[in-house]
Amino acid sequence: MPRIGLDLPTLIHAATELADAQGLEAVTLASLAQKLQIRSPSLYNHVNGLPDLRRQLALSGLEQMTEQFTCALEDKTGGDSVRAFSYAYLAFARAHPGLYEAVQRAPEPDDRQLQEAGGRVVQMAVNALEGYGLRGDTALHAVRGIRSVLHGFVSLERQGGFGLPLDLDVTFRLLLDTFLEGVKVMQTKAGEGQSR
Amino acid sequence: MPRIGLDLPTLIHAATELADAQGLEAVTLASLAQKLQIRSPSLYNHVNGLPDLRRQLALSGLEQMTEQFTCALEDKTGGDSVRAFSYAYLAFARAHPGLYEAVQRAPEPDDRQLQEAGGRVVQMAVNALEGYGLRGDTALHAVRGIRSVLHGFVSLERQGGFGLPLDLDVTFRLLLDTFLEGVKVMQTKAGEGQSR
DNA sequence: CATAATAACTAATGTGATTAGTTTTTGCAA
DNA sequence: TTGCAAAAACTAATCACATTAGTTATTATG
Repeated sequence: MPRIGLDLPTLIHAATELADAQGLEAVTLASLAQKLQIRSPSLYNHVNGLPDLRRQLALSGLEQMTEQFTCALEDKTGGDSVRAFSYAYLAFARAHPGLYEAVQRAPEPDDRQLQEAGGRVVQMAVNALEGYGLRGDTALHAVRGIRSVLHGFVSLERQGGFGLPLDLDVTFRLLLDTFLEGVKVMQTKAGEGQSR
Repeated sequence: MPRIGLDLPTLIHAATELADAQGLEAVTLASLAQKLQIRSPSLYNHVNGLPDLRRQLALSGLEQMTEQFTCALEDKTGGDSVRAFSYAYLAFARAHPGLYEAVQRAPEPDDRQLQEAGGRVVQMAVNALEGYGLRGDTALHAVRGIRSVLHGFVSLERQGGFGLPLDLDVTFRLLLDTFLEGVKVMQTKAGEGQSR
């Protein structure tokens, strides 16, 4: 009965590879165990079942996002920040489709740790938008906006939702520019009656 | 051995209710059979296994979208069209979260019928954007843009991605206005060197 | 009224998650 | 060094779900 010396990071790493290569669906205790050359019940020594494995994947994904984005935002100011953030977001989703998927499917509103990890990423988006001089609720709406834009694009791209043979990088750049132009205009208009 | 008289539409209807109420994950042959008061193998008389059931759900979802959007676009012209389309999109996703999910997870690039049904919906978005006088590739990028915006918002809203107690309808309106303002500006700028 | 198609069924198999209980290694303290 | 406790792996067993094969009864149609 040889002992592998498996630990949680190794396990998550293997699961990440599976997810990124074959989609989150393909990450089962059975497939992961096979990849790690152990029997699936042995995984319970490291992880509390499949839901917990997915949760760990989501956490790991959020941490990696934070790290990547922090790196990408170094030395960026003003309008550069949003673009740097956005391209880093796109790059992450492309490099880690499975991990990105894991992050999306972890809504558990009562999971403190997960909420905080997600909050850190959102906060980076908030900061990145600061150069636009938005205030109060407008700023919050804008963050929701950029999140929608980024997630929407990334998500449609990943699932092959864009059929046409038209350069996706161009679409992304235009989309981002369009949204940011709109933000500028809207900001100018601000102060009128936009409640309810 | 009583015969229920089940048919495909009834079956899809029941599956839709399950999906909308408990999420697409909850639609299993077992749960559907239970809801319909039959044994799960009996479902194979109407549907070719779980993948086929999901496919039928996606098709049904796309048809309903087409119908709803057609209805919403009646009598709309110019700039009104995009907004009408967008609000109809939002309304559908809110009313049928499970069906919306089913539509998203049906990428099969070799499924002609599914591609066509999806194409019809995309075509409606193309038409809705026509009032903006976009030409050629720019128009295609714009359609990808509005799709990203709509899907991104709807998707984040559905999974509770927006934590704050800030009115989601307002966010949606602002997001849409912002993007469309951006489109106007970008359209004005068009004609310069934006290839690659 | 007879029969063919159909819609339901039961039985059985396979895969994956999970639990219980066992064995062996390993780390640490006497 | 020896011995023990915790941990990491295991086997065996159960449960849920999907799927297939083969059976039976109903319905529709000639």
